[in-house]
Amino acid sequence: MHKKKPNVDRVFHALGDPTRRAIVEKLSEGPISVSRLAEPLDITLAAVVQHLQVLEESGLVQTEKTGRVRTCRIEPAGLSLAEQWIGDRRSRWERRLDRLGDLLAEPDESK
Amino acid sequence: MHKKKPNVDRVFHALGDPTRRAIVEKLSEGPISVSRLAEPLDITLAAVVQHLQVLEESGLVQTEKTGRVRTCRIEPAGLSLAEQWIGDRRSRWERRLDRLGDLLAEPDESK
DNA sequence: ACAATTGTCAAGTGAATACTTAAGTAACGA
DNA sequence: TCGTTACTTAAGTATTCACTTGACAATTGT
Repeated sequence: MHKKKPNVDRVFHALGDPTRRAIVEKLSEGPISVSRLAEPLDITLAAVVQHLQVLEESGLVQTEKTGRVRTCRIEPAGLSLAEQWIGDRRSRWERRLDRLGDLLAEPDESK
Repeated sequence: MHKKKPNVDRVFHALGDPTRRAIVEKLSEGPISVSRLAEPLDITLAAVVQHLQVLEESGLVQTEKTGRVRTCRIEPAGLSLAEQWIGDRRSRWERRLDRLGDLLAEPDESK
């Protein structure tokens, strides 16, 4: 089992590939097996498995094998991590803009 | 000038590289020139310029040349796009979990 | 027992990627 | 005007990456 702690570097690297994003997209609808994941994907099963390894290493996806079928599900903490990284940078930028705006609007606040 | 419309594919590809994320990180503190961006980065100026091209193509960064210095700034719409993509998938997953929870909590809602 | 399903593993290939070096251009500053 | 600064561009290189093929293992249905 061994749940991987999500890591910013790996998460963004994983999301950088369009096929892996398609996998995440599909998984957001619910858990699904490897072969059903592969069906719409125009690549071999082996390639899909490789993508899943990357996704699991990154902590974006968790999988569990029961019998001969491996079921894959999203690990939302991985997505949150990336979302937060982006949000942090964006809001830092926007707060900066606000401060600039304030300075321009009221150049003298000495009272 | 020609502001590039941000595009999900390019944005995620751009954010997939750690050096480019470091650049975005730095830019979130405010606009800065190419050479000052490069200073802490342990790679050549030429490499930084190449990363900036990718970032600009993706719509994450905007640059403007005045005299001999090119000033770079974040384009927050690019970050928002990625943030939204992630948020959409995460919330779809979470809504699904909620529905499942409801079903388990109240198996008979026929009234 | 046997065949089909579902996935795993290893090796190889071609393309993309990040990086360097080197040579050049344009603007600024004394 | 002449040197320095701040990029820019092109070409080459080494590595990483996505993908395929093919051989294999385990599980399940008949």
